[in-house]
Amino acid sequence: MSPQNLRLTDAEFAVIEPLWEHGPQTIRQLTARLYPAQSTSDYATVQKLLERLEAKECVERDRQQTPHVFRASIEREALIDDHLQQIADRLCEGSLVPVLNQLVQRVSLSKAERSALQKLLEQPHSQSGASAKSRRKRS
Amino acid sequence: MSPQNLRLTDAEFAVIEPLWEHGPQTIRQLTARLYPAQSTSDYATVQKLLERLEAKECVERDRQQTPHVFRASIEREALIDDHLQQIADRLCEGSLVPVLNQLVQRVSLSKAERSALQKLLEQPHSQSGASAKSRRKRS
DNA sequence: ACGCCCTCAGACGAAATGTCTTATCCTCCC
DNA sequence: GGGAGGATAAGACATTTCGTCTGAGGGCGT
Repeated sequence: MSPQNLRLTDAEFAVIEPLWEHGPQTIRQLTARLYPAQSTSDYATVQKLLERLEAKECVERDRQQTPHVFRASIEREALIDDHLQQIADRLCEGSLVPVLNQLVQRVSLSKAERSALQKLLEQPHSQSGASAKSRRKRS
Repeated sequence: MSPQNLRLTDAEFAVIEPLWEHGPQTIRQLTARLYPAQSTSDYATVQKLLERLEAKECVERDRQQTPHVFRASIEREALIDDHLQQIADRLCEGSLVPVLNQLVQRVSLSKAERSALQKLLEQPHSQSGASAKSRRKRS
């Protein structure tokens, strides 16, 4: 169900970010945030980027209201998941386990963060078998 | 020191992968692996991709020998790091901590993997202060 | 009626991407 | 010596992506 192989451009990220941060908005509101000058072509740029995000099913628009109101149709966390899986697919034969190991070695955690993480690990929300891979199923 | 914001294309990944997997190789060896047909243009394609990887400083060539021998000049792990940081930069204000939390929740670990990970967490290879972010310094 | 804001369609140049061609060179071997 | 085979180097090529921008048309309030 979750998306697959999404590739957003930098400009697209810049547009979806305020949708996550501040909720559904119109093109004009987004333009005001992103391009303080708010020229006509700035407005059109945001419009085009939203159109492309819509095509990628990352954004939905409510066409009932006018001006249309846009909301992110993918959660920030789902996009993180998708990107993590992309790393796994390209660099670790699809397995997230090496990605996790790499990340744990690399990040430096505060004591609080570390113990929170350990707690998470103790809760066996899923205890997979002996499989070392935990590959993802993609539709 | 480690790279920054590397973006390899799918074809480039396909070329660097056997360099990681099987060590330094010539264009012909790589072409044989990737394009069994090994047409002249296939050879040239691999050549061009290596040239671009060299420009991105992901691959080095030994020009002493002929044919030139290519080796990956970036470790697989470093590339994972780089991509993880890119996720953090775009989706988590640069912090790897949310990325880690997301990954831990998402991946399913075997008992062995889980305990190995817990051991890693206990080793305080770095005990950062109270900082909740652990941002990366980029040159 | 006019202006303003909106939507929609599409043009535009620059860059990226994967493929392929050509020219030139080196070296081995008959 | 001269040709064949394989290597490097340079760049052409079509297609797609990316960010930006223009213009046509519709609806609505004053």
